[in-house]
Amino acid sequence: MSYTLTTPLYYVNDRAHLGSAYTTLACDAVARYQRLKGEQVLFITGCDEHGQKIQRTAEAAGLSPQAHCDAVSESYRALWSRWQISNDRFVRTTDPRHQALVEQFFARVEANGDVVEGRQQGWYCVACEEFKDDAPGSEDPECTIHRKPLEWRDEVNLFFRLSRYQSQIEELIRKPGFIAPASRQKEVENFVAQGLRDFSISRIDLPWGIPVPGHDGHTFYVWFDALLGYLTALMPPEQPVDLELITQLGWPAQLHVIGKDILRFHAVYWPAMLLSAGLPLPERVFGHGFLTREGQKMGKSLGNVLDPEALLERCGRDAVRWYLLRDIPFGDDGDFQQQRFTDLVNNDLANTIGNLLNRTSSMARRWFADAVPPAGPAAQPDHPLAVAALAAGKTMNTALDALDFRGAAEASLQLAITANGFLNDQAPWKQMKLEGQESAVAADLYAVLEATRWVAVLLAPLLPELSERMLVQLGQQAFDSGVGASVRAPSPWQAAQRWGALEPGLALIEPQPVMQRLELETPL
RNA sequence: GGCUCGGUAGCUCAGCUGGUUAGAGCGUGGGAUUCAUAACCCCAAGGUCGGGAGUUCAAGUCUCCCCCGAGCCA
Repeated sequence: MSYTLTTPLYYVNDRAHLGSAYTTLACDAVARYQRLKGEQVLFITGCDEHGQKIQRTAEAAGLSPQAHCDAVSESYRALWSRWQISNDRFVRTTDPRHQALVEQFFARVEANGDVVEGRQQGWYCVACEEFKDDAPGSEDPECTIHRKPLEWRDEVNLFFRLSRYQSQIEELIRKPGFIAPASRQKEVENFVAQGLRDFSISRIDLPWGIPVPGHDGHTFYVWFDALLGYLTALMPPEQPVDLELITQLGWPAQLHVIGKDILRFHAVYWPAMLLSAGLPLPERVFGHGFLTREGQKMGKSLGNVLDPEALLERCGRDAVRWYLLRDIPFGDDGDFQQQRFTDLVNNDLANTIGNLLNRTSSMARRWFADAVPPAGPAAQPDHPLAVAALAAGKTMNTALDALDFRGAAEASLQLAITANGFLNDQAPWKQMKLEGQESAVAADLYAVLEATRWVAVLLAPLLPELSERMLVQLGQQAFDSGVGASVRAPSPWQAAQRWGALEPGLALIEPQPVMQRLELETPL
């Protein structure tokens, strides 16, 4: 049993923006969560590099399309590496292996009678790579999204017979959970209910793309070949491409995470293509929302784009991951607000969680010989913090199963808040001034240390680095949630979710703040 | 134009099948404390629940109309 998930294959028209980073970060959290549970994971990302738009962008930059794609896709790869994204594969649609796969796939679709010639006539937006049905009748229609002139096209294309799959697609998208969040389901249903029309899968006279076998002059439409990148990615790099093996290599995917703008491609066109090729369908397509900044759309014209590279440099991975995953309900649109960003990072991570570890470890070391104090009654499962920890663990797991990162983050944070409150109620610093209270204080500190260990454990899928720093200070082994993490059950992470696992007497190193407060002098 | 979602404290939002004084987080103000990263803990602030009408013993929570915003489709 394996868990395959994908980000979109990012279009190399431009460098990565924060939206791409957001999607990828979210997928990374899912991938790590699954690995922590002991699952075999295939986390796929990559780049989509064909299409007329790329050709033109390259020309405008004075580069060959290939040189342009090489440069941009490499910048994506490097960026994900700096973000410590744990993708198992990075696929490029200009990879010759991809062409081989597309040809095999197309052969199946064609053999199934789903490819027909047709005349495509209409206004075309190169930026969208789409024909526009709703082009106004004026002389110079513009794309409503890109506000660029549409181009009139009249050509003979190959069409995919999407219309044959009407009832199967209707049935598919009705299935609860296939389209997520559920709020987007109706939108797709309405679209499908209007009747599916065949769509063109080739363009003519387009040098930049994959030639359609047996149809001279035709190049695959960029969307047709892009989606197939998910399959190419599953082919082990050292093996020849063979579509026959795909179901043994991690297909179907459990999850496609995409932006809400391309939901239709993934929830309608893509499944139909797979049906035509006789392949199983992905389990879930999750369309997340978009990010704005201080209430405004990010764009070059406004000059307010938030560069993921710069964000990483100035704030670090933990801070950005926490903010995006903890504050934006996954699926909804989100607004990046610098004040709130720093407030949350400082309050949650530095003050609440980081300081909890710091103060507790400090007391334990001072009064109990630089070590974890004897647990005494605190090891009992009915201790208030034990109850809280178990509840937080349960909530966290449930939330992550549902891709509710916010719920998961809140669960871990809540445990830290509870532990801080407990500490204040017990006030060990007062107790220690009284006679004969050592064992009571020991038990209290043990309970709080153990709760803190739980916080670190629960944070592992969301903030692997902070989790590790905390665990190190608690004398614990950190969890490997990266590529190649061992697959076994029960996993170390699951085993760590047991109250009392912290060993009394274990040496505690001198505490260092695990999370620095963000002090941004200038706007991001 | 059709359809679908929203409009609740300064900000971001919870409020399930209608029922005690409408909640949380952040921000703000005050208090307490000293173990700790000037951190933690406690308390408060009084928001006509977009507007209007209706159903009901009772509506933020149901119905209708209107206003505003977002999205999908045409």
